[in-house]
Amino acid sequence: MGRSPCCEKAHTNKGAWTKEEDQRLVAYIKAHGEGCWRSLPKAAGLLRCGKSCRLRWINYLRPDLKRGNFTEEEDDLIIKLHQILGNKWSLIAGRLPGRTDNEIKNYWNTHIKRKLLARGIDPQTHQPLSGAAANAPSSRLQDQLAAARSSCSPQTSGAGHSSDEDSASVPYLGGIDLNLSLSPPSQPSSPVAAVAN
DNA sequence: AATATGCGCAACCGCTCCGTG
DNA sequence: ACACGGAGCGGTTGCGCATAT
Repeated sequence: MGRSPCCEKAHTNKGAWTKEEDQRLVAYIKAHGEGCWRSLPKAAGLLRCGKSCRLRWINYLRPDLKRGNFTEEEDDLIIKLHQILGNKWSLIAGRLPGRTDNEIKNYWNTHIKRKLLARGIDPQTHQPLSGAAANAPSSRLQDQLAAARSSCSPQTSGAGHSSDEDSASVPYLGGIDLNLSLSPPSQPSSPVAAVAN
């Protein structure tokens, strides 16, 4: 269906951002704040699509980004949250201060997936892989997930929209207080503390 | 030392959601 | 109530770097 493109593709840069572009974007947002992304590139003097600017800022330039290796706690938290939320990376990111949805998504696909498979756990369903279950070490996490499964509504896959963002039905998983109400990333609600086992 | 292969990160694309007129 | 436009999200791709052969 004919939807107007978000930008004039012919007049926009693509690919890796240059230092100068970064500086322009940061300077503009510092001066004016995150406003209308569609008009931002023009106002900031950037030959970029608004979407691209938003992504660059959120995933790379934001001052509150943590960057660097994920800790074991973050690992576990991501796995637990994924068990509840499915591929709702933005929601998961909301519980991990300083982390972005893109970063978590990449980390999941490159590290955690493999880690779970090595444990004999299906990364999508979080169920033991058939036949490999015996090989899976009896981790504490596994027990927690099993317990959670029996107490939470079984809405995996994240396809079930709306309900998983419904903070009225706050899921509770093995000591994780999953208040899923969205909070700006800059105001973390100390999720790691919530894990406190 | 050169080449092939694998891995990880950054960025893009298309779709959906949500607010507004 | 409906249509439109902007913002946000998730999936996928491309590129550069590291490691293996």
